[in-house]
Amino acid sequence: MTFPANIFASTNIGVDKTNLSILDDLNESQKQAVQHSGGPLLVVAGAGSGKTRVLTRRIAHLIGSQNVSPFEILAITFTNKAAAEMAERVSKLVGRVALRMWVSTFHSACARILRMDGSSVGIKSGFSIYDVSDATRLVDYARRDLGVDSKRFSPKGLQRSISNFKNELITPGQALENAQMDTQATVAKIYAEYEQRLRAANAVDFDDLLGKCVELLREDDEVREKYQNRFKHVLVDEFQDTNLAQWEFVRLISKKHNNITVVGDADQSIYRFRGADHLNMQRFEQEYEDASVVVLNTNYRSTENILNAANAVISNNNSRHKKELVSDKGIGEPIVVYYANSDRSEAQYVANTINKLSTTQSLDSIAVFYRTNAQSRLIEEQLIRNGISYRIIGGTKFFDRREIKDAISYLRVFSNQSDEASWRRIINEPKRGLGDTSISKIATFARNYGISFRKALEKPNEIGLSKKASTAALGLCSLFDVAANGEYETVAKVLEYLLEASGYKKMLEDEGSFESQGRLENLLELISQAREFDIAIDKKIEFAEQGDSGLEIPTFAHEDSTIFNPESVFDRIQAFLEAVSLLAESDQANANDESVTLMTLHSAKGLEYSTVFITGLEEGLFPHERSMGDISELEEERRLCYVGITRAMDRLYLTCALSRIMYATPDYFSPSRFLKEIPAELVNAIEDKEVPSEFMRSSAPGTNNKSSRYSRIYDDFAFDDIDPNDQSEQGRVIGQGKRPRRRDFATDEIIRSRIWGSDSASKDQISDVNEFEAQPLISQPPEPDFDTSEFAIGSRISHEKYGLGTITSLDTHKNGDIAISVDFPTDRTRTFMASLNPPIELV
DNA sequence: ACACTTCACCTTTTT
DNA sequence: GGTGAAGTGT
Repeated sequence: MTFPANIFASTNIGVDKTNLSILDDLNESQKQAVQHSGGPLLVVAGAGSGKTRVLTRRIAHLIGSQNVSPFEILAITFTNKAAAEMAERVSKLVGRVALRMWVSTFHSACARILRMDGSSVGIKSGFSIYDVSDATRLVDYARRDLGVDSKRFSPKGLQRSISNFKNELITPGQALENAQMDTQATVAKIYAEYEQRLRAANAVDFDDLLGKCVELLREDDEVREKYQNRFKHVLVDEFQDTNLAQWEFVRLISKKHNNITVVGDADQSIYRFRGADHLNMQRFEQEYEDASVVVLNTNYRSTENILNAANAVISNNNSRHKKELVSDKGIGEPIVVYYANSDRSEAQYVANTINKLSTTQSLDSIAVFYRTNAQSRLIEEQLIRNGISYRIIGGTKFFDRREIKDAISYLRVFSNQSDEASWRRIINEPKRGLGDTSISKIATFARNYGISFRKALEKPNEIGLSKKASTAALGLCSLFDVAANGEYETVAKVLEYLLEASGYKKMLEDEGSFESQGRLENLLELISQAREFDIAIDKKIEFAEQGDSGLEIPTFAHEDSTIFNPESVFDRIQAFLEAVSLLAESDQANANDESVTLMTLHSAKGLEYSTVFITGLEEGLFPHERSMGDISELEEERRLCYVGITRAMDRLYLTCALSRIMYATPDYFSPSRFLKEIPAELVNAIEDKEVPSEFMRSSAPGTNNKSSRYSRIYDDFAFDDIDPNDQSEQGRVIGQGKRPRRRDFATDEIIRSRIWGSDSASKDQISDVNEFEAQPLISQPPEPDFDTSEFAIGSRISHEKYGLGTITSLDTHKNGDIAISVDFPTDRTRTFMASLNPPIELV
């Protein structure tokens, strides 16, 4: 079991002000950006072009040369880790005062503002912050109580829709007004109900942090004035990943002084699913006509080979301003592309290669990336087998574990008595005889009388609970009363008491299973993290009295300590909960021992490693199946690939596997189009030596009856000529799934030849860099036989999944592919590529 | 109310 | 392959 590196072990940052001059080691463009005197500034910063350096130096420059107070600067970064790093780097230039500045993520900054000033938009200071799973649960309660069918409106789908509304700053009322169909109206009603419940629970979700903050800045003149006056300079990193709410927040808060610097790279925009819109880069120029623009296009990170590969891949995106990075390093080694037979042999190759590399370079300088978290498991296994230590970023998150969520809920209930969702989580955990019936009664009572869940819990007799339930309810109340009696002064002490006195710990101990043992260990880990947090706060107090602080405590800067009383255990717990909620995946990236880093491509943004492995480069996985039908989503996948490649400084390995186990069922893939987009002369291609492994054939039949794109690719390639009625041994259909699983009886050789090309080139030929193109291992996906000749703008069509729609545009791309955009009244406008044979028919 | 089962769905990606 | 919802039996 891997625990996250301790997130609260406050890095005792070396804050010696070095003799570094602010303008040392900068090129002309960088200097220009750093010295920009004021007004709007857009820095278009390619990968590895010294973006962070520019931002850091600019802040230092403002403080050192422009007489700007550190407290008049608001700097927004993408993760808490990036924020801490930036504060540290600034502190090296201007001293410790930098550590008390507002350098934070959007979400942290907004949470802070809402804590202090949220009351006028209905947010009370003690609010709980719900993560996506909390929010989804609450949305589902709202759906259920409105009597809406969960089959047609899935909790996740609803949560996503609501989240999208919030990202676009659309209120429930507006959503209802805009609704054109019943389904949309239903979603809007659930949205309204969900909002009401959030407010009743004094809780906000992630999107609210921004949305409510924008509402506050828009509507409360006094508050707006306060922040606009205060922040004379606003700087935003990763601007290409801002959504409308974030953009609006930035615009509002910087409006008075208009000294706004944004830094970004449209080619690295990878958060569209979260509402990010890289066009915000262009909009910035339109909105601020007097904006200065600085372009940083010298890459100081990667070798020419790596950079050329990245440039080649990204140039396939059509909706893009052409720009090319120039490398400052030599040519470097060729990129290695490894074609594995299976996901297992892919993982073996990665582990073996790391083993070899580790004799000449530190494991810290090596990273392995993948598209989805689920891919990490096999790689982990092989690394363990090879005795290579690793750390994993994200994945099954520590704070997502059930026991941790329960413990957090105990704390939430302690600090926010109205938090119904958290009450529900812990009220019968451990079992107290307060089952579903009792819970419903309590919740209904609370709602009817407009009182908090806790207040209702105190009145079991009025509610009419059974005797056993009544006793349990009163017992629970007194548990929290005792916890709050002043005897327990720190987060750790309260937490320990609650877990002990509630019987939660005992419940796990009594269970005595291997699993419950693990859960107990996790709880101990949480308590120790709480302890670290307490220590950090206490140290902070000490330093603060000396007028200085070397420690970074999440959220509560000394400057604004009026809202945070370290003597109050309530405030401490609230701070702890907030730090935990807003923790980013990539915030855990530090570990002490030397090890390889594993993470998703998304988490990799902003980082760099000497050696990078990108695994799972297969059609359907990367680009992901879910993005393959929509051109703009496909382009986002390509940007993700670009981000991955440009993380590598010296060596880049790309791997793809012929077969891969998905949902415990083997499936077959063809190599990713991204591999083909890399010029052959940059590549050294290697093919798996091993005989295809047995397990691919012998694996137990599952019930994967999903008609996936992979299956289709697979079917098209391998089995057009296999008769499903063939009763011979070769053709016998095995497996009892609803759909015969034809893949089970085919030999790997058939599959291999059909998917990868019929006369698979010999290993030697493939390894020859120059012959790679001449001997393509990879056969193209099905030739586009999709006929668009009768399509015209305005044609009415019918789509298998989205129903009737109207063609709004037809674009022929430079590769000959045709993009068909269709407006669906029941859905958004979608774009389909003819080469992908979309299920569209003229009507 | 709870313990035990079977079943569907799942995986993009994250503040 | 793992999880949470829903169903079944005490």
